[in-house]
Amino acid sequence: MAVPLKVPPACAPFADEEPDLRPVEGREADEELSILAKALGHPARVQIMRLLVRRNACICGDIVDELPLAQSTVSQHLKVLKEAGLIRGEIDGPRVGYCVEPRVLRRLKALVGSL
Amino acid sequence: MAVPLKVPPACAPFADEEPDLRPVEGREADEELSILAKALGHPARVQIMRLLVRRNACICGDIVDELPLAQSTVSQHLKVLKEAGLIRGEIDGPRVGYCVEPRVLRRLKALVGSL
DNA sequence: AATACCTATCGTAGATATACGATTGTTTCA
DNA sequence: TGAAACAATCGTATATCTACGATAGGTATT
Repeated sequence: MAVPLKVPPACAPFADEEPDLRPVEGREADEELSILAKALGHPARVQIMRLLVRRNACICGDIVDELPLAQSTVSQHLKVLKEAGLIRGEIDGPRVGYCVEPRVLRRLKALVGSL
Repeated sequence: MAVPLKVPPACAPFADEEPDLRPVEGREADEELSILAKALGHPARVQIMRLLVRRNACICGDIVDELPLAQSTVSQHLKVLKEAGLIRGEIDGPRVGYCVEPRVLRRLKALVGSL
């Protein structure tokens, strides 16, 4: 228990410019792209992604306020984005702060760019 | 019936490098991105897109041969991509030649890139 | 400890998507 | 004209998605 393994401050996506070595084509890449695209396949989820990209991070409640949807519905959309890997949620006291997963977003751009 | 209005040769996407002036953000852009993403939200459709990009054009039958799906199912996937605007189908005698719609594909890349 | 606040999950109803076989409608070839 | 070839559409069964209200669970505040 020497070094406490300092965790970076929640949603500060520490400059991870490590290149993604996985191929952008082939069966696995196709599957991956379809999963990511499907997650973006709803206007509310695109809107959420934009909110998170703009503010770099966002409290769940803020997102609910911005969208014309019930809280439970927004929570469901957040879950879809989270399961696709596009966002991450960090418990911060009584609330949950969401932020984009830069690696995955970059991966998505690479996959789309390969078309 | 004077000038026969020469149609360009089927799927030769004549160098249309005209820039797309529509914004990449806002309600309309979000809706557009979600529609395009949804169309790519299935591995078979990603595979179809790749086939079309590679060969620049493709006969429907060829696509059926490449995918482990029934002819009717492939036809349905083609319809989804067509309705999203990502591909175009041109009747060529008894068969139908498909090709990507470069403008829309570029638009998709721009929208994803804006995230 | 009790309350208030915030978010996730459950249950559910209606809509949409996915897959297939069968059928229909063209177009070409014999 | 008839037959063969190709692709779209129809009909259908199953599965997934979408939306909501209601409920549960966890954290701060009183």
